[in-house]
Amino acid sequence: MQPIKIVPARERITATLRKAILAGEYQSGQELSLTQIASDLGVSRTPVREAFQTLAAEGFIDLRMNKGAIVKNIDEKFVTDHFEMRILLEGEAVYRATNRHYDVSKLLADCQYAADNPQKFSLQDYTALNQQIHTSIWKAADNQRLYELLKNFWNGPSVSDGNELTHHLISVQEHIKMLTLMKSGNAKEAREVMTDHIKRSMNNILQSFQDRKL
Amino acid sequence: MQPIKIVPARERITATLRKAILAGEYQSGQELSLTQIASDLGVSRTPVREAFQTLAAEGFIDLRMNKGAIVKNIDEKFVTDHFEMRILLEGEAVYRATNRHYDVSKLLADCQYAADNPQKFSLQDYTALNQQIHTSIWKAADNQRLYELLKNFWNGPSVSDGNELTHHLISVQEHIKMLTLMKSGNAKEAREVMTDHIKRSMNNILQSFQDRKL
DNA sequence: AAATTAAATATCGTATACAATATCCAATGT
DNA sequence: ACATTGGATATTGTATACGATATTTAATTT
Repeated sequence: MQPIKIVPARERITATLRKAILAGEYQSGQELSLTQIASDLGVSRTPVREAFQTLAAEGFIDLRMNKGAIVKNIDEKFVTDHFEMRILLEGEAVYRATNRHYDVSKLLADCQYAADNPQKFSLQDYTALNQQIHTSIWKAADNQRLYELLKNFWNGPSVSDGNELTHHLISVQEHIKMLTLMKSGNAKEAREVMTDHIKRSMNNILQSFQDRKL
Repeated sequence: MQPIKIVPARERITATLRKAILAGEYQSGQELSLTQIASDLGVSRTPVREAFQTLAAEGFIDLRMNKGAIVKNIDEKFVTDHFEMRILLEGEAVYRATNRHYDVSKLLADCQYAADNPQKFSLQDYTALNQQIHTSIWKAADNQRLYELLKNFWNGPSVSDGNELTHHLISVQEHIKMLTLMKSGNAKEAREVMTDHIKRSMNNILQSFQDRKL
């Protein structure tokens, strides 16, 4: 029998709040009531305060002495800023991983399999594959600080426009292109493909922002 | 009479612990006892726990469920990783600020004054000037996410070899060189000077690591 | 009526209390 | 001697308590 993983309340709360903020469930600049959230989630204020510290360090809320927390404005500018940084950081990771001759054959084979057998892949499968490709590259870049930054930036705005499957199908093609360039040691071009890949993600999200307004 | 700024305990504790970690006062991988630290600092465990959340998000400690926190290994690799990222991020900030035609004349004048009147500048003055130059550029880059990252990265390893004044004198020259390039709109070269500037900082710190071992 | 003050209320920051988990150590059995 | 187990001890995670700050509301003064 395998042990069940107990997740600390603070982590659940952090994830819940982060998700809500990124989903735009709070008005920009809205005050986050510690008491309110604690009672809403059925916990005491202590773990919520801890979650606030994390979210503040991640840049999603601001803490003001004796005046509670306020949510940052998750608007188009935020999304753009966020993804421009992801482009810089993920690009750097690809560049470094390539120059360190990271062996991408396993990832490439997985992508090829996904491309050739789309009927066997669920949304979750694609998401898992996508995440594995990115995290593998982060690690291969061999810079602890870069890895941490990318891990944090992974928690960012994401698409929810109903076309996730289509996006994933395109993603697989982009990943194949990028991994092939990595395999041949072409660091600069691999980075460019990564840049375009993330830019496309960003545009999808910006598009859903536009749509929401109409 | 002007109001005294009250600093929350959690922030004092965060700063204290971060400083201690970066100064190498904890063995690598050493456990941070919540109870111990709380009693050492004369506070309860609550604000210490909050500090832990922040430090974990900043990447200086790891938190393990029910097993406390352990300090990350602040060795040469960490320093190198850290500064390579600062180079990437600060370089990007300079590049962006330049292309946005940020007006550097005020900063340049201050640097010139410092260069011409070194006798009027204390260590604190230099530190303040240094920080102002960097933060100004961060803001001028006009990317909120980048700004937050740089703010965090400012809390990193620092020199303490007794030659701080000499370092600052060199820094002023480097800043003048960089700001001049920014003024003339030469983003790429300005970035290179920033890169060299931070690399020199890094090497000083790495040097003091070497010295400590001998 | 407008401005100011004072009391009541709510919320925050920190300390303490309590329950759950992990660690240590001695006693037991092989 | 070595491994195992059961309980004592310590430390963590979460809840609650308490004092301080901020906010709101009502009363008072001009």
